Amino acid sequence: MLTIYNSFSRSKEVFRPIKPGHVGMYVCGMTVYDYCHLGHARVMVVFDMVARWLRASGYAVRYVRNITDIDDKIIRRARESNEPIRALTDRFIAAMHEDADALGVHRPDFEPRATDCVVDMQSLILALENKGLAYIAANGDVCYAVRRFPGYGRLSGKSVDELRAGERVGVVADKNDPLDFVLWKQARDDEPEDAKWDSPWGRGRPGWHIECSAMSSRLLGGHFDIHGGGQDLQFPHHENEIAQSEGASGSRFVNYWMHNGFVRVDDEKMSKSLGNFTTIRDVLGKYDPEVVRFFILRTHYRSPLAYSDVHLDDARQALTRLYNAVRTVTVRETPEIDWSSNWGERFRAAMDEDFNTVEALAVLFDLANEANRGGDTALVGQLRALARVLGLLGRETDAFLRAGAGREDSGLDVAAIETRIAARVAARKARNFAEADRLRAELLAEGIVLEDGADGTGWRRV
RNA sequence: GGCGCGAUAGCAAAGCGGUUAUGCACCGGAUUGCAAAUCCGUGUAGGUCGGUUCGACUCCGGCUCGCGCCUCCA
Repeated sequence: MLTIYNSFSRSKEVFRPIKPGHVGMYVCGMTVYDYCHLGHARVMVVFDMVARWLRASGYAVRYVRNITDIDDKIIRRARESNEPIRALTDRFIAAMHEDADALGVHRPDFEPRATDCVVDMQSLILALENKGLAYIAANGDVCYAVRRFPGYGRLSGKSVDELRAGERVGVVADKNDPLDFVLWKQARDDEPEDAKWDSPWGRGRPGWHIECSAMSSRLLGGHFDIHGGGQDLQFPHHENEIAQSEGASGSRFVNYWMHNGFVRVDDEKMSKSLGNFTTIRDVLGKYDPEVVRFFILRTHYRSPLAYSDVHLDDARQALTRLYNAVRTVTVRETPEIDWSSNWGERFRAAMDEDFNTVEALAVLFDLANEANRGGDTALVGQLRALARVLGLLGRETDAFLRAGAGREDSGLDVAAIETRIAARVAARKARNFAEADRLRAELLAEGIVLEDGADGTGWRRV
């Protein structure tokens, strides 16, 4: 029985899908004007894990993660690099896919691009106009009249009056109320033509919030099970989505709202605006992508995740322990999971408790210890099988242990290593330990650790 | 100012009203030519002050500190 912490009710709830056996899930994806950073990595990995667990639990999942490919920053970037918007966004979408693939993130079933769904957004805005929830502001923008939607603020636990009281500078005089947000933005003369669409309200482009309401209902219907995203989207983005979707339909939009915690650097949120971000590709230059995935999954998805090299090093050591434990079973030999075993039951109980990957990993480490003791050889296979549910231990042990730090792998001459290992084996056989130790130290200086086992000498990277 | 979250051993991080979390690091021992890997053993953790209770890290309240949202942000 799966329990999910629902941000809307601020409590854990037993998961009951709208349609038995099926789950519709929508996650707010990236605005593609730059490379993804670790904050983006976390959303992708977390909801990939959620989709995987739902599928492992027997649900048919329809997973949608949108792409925002039109907004102010994109327009600015395209202008700076002097290229069409589509060229810029295509480039960063490809980069995002590269990063996601490296992290073992399965592609969502649908990745709608905002610019391909402008018609859906327009019809939603028309519906809001008909309900009297939208109005045309003094500057020609179409805005949402927040105060006309009674439930506004429920998701984020804010009241419109509190929001008003704490309001800061930058009030747009054209709006009827500072809280109102833009549904359709009037085109400006200095904006490029590929940022403009015809509409009943004149040439222009959609506001940010309307995208997700339109794309989610297009692909999942007006009422679906799970909506996810980073915690920073809870307000105002998700609040606005509810106002739009429920305002237009008059009925329930989403049953379970899930928000993942931030990645932090020195006790501060990692973000573009603070400039303290590290891109995924930067990290992958130093660390194996699976280490990064493990690092993310090792903290509960709602908790803050502190990023630093020390933490990544720690994660790498821990993952190495798991890989060492499973070296006797190849990927091909990985069996089906025995869910009725003690291990399977513990793992399932952990994951069913609001996707507690931390506890699930603790089960894996317990299992690794038991397997290492060698009593039951079948345990190794179970370890691989269970880890695979989290997208881990999917490679051969040597492939992991011998992999370079990241993509910018220094050219390692495996043949040369093996030659020197052979020389050392000969030296050991001749009981010339001084020479053997010298060769071992030499390799260690190059980052290669040797391990003498019963069946010969193996090697791995430090 | 409003709303919310958090404070766990050297570091990281979970569950739990009473019984070993887990990982990394450290220290003993086994194994090894020596190592590595692995196994065995070793930790009187729970910000602070009160309350509830037979019993609280776990529930309640105050305080202190940290973080987040209220502005684009995953």
